[in-house]
Amino acid sequence: MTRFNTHVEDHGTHVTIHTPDPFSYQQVVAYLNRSENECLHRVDGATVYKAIPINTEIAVMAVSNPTPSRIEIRLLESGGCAVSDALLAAARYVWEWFDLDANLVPFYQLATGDPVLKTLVTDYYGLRLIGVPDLFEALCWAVMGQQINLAFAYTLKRRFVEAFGTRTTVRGHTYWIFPDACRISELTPSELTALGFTTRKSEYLAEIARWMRRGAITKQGLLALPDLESVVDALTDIRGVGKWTANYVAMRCLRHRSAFPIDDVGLHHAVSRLLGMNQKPTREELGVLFAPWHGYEAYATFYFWRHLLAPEY
DNA sequence: CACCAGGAATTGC
DNA sequence: GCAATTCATGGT
Repeated sequence: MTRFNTHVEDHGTHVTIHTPDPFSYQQVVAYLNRSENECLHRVDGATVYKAIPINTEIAVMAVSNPTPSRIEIRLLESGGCAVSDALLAAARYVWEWFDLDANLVPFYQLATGDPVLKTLVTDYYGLRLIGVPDLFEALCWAVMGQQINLAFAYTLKRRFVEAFGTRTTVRGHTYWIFPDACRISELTPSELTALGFTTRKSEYLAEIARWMRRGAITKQGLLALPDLESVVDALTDIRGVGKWTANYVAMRCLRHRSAFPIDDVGLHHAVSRLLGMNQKPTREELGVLFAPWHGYEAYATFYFWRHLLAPEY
């Protein structure tokens, strides 16, 4: 949060964030709007609505973009605490969610001399790596997405959230908070398989919930580890968390710039498509392609994912 | 109706 | 160690 204080202004009824270049709110919203089935935020035009937990209550924010270099955050509900506290919490959430602490200038400079990256940063100029700040959510979402199509993953997430999460309704819209690990750790196996999770995935989710409940895995603890390798080692101790999931979480929750889910099928499709290949790239080809981008694998991967949202031709 | 999906654990050699 | 197998259901 090095630059947070200098970029955020409290206006009493709302806060504004001056966004560091390069940044495009439009690109961020395009990514947030990628699934009709998303249940943890709502996009209406150019406004993004999201609920976040405040103490034991729920605050609901509306995020908009009054000027190109400014994000505005208002509250639809302050969760029973002081408005200024809830606004600050909302601003901190958006700051992390949209990865506004990152300096993208070096990545964009690297891209100017690289044909592939140049295409990506031109097409999606200002896109930030949208995060999943809650560790339990990031782990669960990764596990839910293992080996199934994304549309089904969103359906599973919605069922999971609506079965075990908490909700608040404001102005006719319902906003959900992702379930707490303690709640999930208490479930019987059948309560998860009933939602469409396979037996194994149900076990994985319950296992992750137990690790988190007993404090064996915490975001703070993982952030304190010296490097990505240590993070992957720690996370893969959990049954159900392999290298793909560990790198996914490192990338979207812990903000490791070198995190690289190299076995990601979506990434394979995106690379194949952007480079005009007839088949999916091999692991070796991916290694060669990404080698010059070392230190920026996470952003390169994220931009490739964004590329999948674009129409085929 | 096949084929596959933003994988991981287990098994077999 | 590494490759093959199993899991297991909805989307297209």
